[in-house]
Amino acid sequence: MADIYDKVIELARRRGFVWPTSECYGSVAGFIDYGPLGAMLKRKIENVWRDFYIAREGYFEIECPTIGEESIYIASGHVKGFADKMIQCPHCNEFHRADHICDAHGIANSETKSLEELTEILKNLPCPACSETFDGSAVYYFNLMFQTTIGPGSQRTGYLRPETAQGIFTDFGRLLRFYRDKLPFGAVQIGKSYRNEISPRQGMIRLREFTQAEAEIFVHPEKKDHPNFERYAERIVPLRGIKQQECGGEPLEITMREAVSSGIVANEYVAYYVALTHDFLITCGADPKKVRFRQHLPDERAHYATDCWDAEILSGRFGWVETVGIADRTDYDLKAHSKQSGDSFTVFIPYDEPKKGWEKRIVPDMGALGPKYRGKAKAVADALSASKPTDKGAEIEIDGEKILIPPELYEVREHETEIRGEDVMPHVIEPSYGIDRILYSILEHSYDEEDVEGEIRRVLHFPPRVAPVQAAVLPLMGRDDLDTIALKIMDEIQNEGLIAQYDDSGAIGRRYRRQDEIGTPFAITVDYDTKEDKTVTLRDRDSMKQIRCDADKVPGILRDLIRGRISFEDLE
RNA sequence: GCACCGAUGGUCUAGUGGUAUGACUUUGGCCUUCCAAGCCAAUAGCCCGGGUUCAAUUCCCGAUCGGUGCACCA
Repeated sequence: MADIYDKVIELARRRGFVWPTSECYGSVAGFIDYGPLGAMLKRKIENVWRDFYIAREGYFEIECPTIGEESIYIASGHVKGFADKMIQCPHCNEFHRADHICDAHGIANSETKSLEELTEILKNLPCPACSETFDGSAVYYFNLMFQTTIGPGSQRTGYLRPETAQGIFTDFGRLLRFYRDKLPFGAVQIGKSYRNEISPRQGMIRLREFTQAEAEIFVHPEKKDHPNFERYAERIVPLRGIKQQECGGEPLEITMREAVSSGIVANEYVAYYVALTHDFLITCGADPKKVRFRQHLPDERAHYATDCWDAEILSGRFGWVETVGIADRTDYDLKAHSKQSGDSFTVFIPYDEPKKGWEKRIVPDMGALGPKYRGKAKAVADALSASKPTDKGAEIEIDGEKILIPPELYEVREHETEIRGEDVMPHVIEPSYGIDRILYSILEHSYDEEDVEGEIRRVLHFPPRVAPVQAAVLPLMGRDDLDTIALKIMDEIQNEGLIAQYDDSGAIGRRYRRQDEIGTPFAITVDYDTKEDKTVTLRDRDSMKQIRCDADKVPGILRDLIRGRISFEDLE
């Protein structure tokens, strides 16, 4: 039974959007190749993302290695936490998660137990699949990270990154200086990440190598109001908060302002990126009726995150697919890297007014203390500095011996102190996008079939901004100079920086269909009138309507159409 | 990873123990003045490895990939 997925993937393979990798050697599950149109579509989606995050938010893009040294992932928790403790039943060969079996038998803290302990505990427990006991089968780690070694001699362990985020965290100090030591600031990264999924399925939805676009926004822990919140304050986004999920209710359709003031969304930053993501997904061609946001339930949310929302896109095959995660990760990541590396990962925040005060300082008279206490003099002086002297002198304790130091052996000086500010570890707001899933969703939502006089017309209704080919140039006939005129127009369109395809093969209707199928939004047709009055027809993919316009103006009109400055209806 | 099912030109498919049907697409030619028209021709295929056999695309076993369920994951 061919569902929408089969149809979309068949078209995607046939027309060069996406196909299985290295097919001549039999492909590998979880890896795909983007073909000529797919790579272009992906690039354009990424560029829309750049428009949102770099151009408009002002967060610069960085690019870090995909292979990271082990310490990074020890700090991030991936070496330990991104692994599952697995056990295989010796009788039925079924694989199970060791901690799940413990939980089922009421054994507490199974997650913190060692492999040996778990092996021992599970020895006499029944396999959930076949009810035989595990008989001492060893529990082992299955880590979802791809491991490698760096350099000859296998001296350093490296991992292919499971997310791009860690590169931004580890560059925190450099980025902080780049942004001139002020909060808030953000950095973004678009790139490949890797997870050695046990069982990749669902085509492009679960890949072992996939593309992420992530932003890490560093904010003051007590200032989570987004400076441009007004931009999205009145935007209405379908939200399935914790309450709606528990009651099985419909998503709330409320403004972001209401969502924050009612406490459904934790703060303006999270709400702002929920709305921005909604805007982004629809700009790229997701169907607004098939996009919603779901709040993580307390038990699925990472313990450090205060709030987390997933953008879900409805797929005809896969149901609601998570495509974006927006989390307030607090200072978890920076704290972890600070601990692992010894660097501070803090920002110095000056107070509005320096805090002034007076401080008493005890200055020992070393000239007198030295001869008197000899070898102990240093210890006495240190203890004295930390003591609170009275009129009679200062009582200190050295090696359990209490000594009273008379006032003439030290001096009490008072001086003014000034604290100009404090070191603050920022909180991190993280919008994280799965580009491959978004790309698939856009293919699926864009796909349409219509019956035109008994023929099925397949169309990809891409927004012009993301369409891989932006215009087709078609001479009605391949003779009488129509082709030379068309080639000249083609040249002018390419000079405008647009991606165009020239096609003179077959009947005109067939050529329109070819372009419809790859989502080309506009087609320019050169006919015999072009020779008379230098006009061409401009055809709109979605309405199949045509207008005539001056051939000279075509590149400019196309540019404006693609940038969204004008719509095709404006030209009619 | 386990179980079940599947795999035939670029795509969809028929069929078979003696190398394969049809359609669409693509390419060239004819025709053609705006939405997959027609005619002629061409290109192109039995997933891979092993076994049984004189002979395997077909039967058997296994791998790979895909689908479904479990498990896993987000």
